[in-house]
Amino acid sequence: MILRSFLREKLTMLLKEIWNIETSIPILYPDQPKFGDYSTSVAMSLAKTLRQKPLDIASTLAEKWEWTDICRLEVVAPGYLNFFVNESLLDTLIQGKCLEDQYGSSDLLEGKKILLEYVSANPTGPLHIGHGRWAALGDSLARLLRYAGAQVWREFYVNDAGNQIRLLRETIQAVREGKEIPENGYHGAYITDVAKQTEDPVTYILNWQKETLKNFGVEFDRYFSEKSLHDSGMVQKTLDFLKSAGVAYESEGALWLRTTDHGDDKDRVLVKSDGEYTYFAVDIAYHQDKIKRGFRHLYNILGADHHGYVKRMEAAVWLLSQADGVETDFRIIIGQLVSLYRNGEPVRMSKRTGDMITLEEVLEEIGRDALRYYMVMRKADTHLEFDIEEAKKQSEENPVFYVQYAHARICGILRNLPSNLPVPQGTIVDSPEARLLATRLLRFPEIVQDAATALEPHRIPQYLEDVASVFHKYYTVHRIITDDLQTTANRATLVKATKNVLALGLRLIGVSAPERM
RNA sequence: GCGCCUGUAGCUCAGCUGGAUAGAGCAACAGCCUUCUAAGCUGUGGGCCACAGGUUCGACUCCUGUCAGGCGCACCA
Repeated sequence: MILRSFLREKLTMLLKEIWNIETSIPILYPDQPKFGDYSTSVAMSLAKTLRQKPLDIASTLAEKWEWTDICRLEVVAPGYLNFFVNESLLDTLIQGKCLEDQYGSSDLLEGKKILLEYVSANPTGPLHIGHGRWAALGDSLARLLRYAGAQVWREFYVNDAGNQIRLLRETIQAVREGKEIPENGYHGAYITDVAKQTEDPVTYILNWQKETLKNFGVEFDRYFSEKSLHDSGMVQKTLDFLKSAGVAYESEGALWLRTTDHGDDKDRVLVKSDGEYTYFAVDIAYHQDKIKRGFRHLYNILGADHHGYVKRMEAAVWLLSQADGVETDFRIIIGQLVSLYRNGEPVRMSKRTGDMITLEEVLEEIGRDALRYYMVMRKADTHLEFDIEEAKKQSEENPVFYVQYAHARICGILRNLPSNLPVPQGTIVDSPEARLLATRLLRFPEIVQDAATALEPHRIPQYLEDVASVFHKYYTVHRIITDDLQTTANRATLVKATKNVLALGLRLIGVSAPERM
């Protein structure tokens, strides 16, 4: 049972029944225990439309509230409804739902087939820290969406065709022959290494990227080759389709797409006057392919350095959908850039300088858990300031260890548990601190749903820190293992539920939950 | 010049799609281990939520404008 949904459902019902109105009902987590475990301000927002005092509306709702076996309800001026979860229900949930392997999962997004595209770096150089962020975000998001019931297919679009690739090959060729690197060629230190390989440079670099991502715990269901779109004729097919749909037109020797029909500043070129396809055209073919494969929910994580591309792509997918007669849900998540520092000194991230720090290096230096945590702990659309030395220096007091420590601490307790414990019986939530912890644990499914629907993975670490904090406080005040076996068994259950939530939450962001630290 | 993102404690950032006295972690200071992991806990100080208007019973949250920073504005990818 997801309590918040239950409350919302019943309130919706009552509003319909009493006043015959429908409205969205905000359910909040009050910041003070005396205001309940959940609360709503719906009575205040309805005051105007119902022409009644908020307090009267709240009172009427309270009178009709018949689910006191779930929560009791208080009316507080100027019109809040505060819900207190019933103690025995808390006990039941803690030793039931909260201990389940799949606790927090739901069927909220049941039936949705989502294609999630992320990273999609050019195979012309090693991945940098920014890619690390999109990778961690994408992977976590995939886990979240799946946990919320969606079918998620993860793709990395490999730009293995076009100018950049040609330039890379020319660069490598030149280095191998001891010639000068061509203008606009690649100059990174890694070029020398790549040139030494007998393998094709593109294949080599792509495998290198795959290896890094694998070490980072980031997986894909498919690496989709851009070149394959050319080879199969998909690009041409898509262009013909757009032409026949009347949304592409020729002008000045080029083929254009009417992206201005859907919010873009100017129409965009699909085929250049020299006959070559633009990157845009091929990308449209890729998205047409996604649609043809039956996906209606297309989510892309894009680096902020490419956000200028968003409008035209949205227009393109819209035009495709119109022409295809299908409805698509196309969303672009902009991942802001990561500013990398070392001891306060900015570190260059450019692919061309050769003086960069790669994702691989950062990963080796600070470790997978810490890096993944740092990359998803902030909202995707805020710039991330990341100091390598600080992440290491703080490694004893930084958030990822704080959360992991709570988990390890619980494991320690569980190892010390007497073997002859009875089954939990009677009151489990036996103190204000226990109550605080228990009600936090009940939020887990709600947080997962919020994070999934808002496409905001950062809510998970945020929540986990909250849980860890509440647990640590509980731990310092109460002993779990006591002389009384029944009490021990009961408290151990609460602690196990906490461990379960921490472990599940950490898994959602791809961070390990260690048994010992 | 135009567009997108950001502006909250000294620093890094949350703030639950408009609600109750604005939060956390670092950093500073003062305390707490003969008892399950002190990588923890408790307390103190620190804020005109960039600024100015507006909408609202109610704004950090929504709208407009200004300022500051980041990133983009190709028949590149």
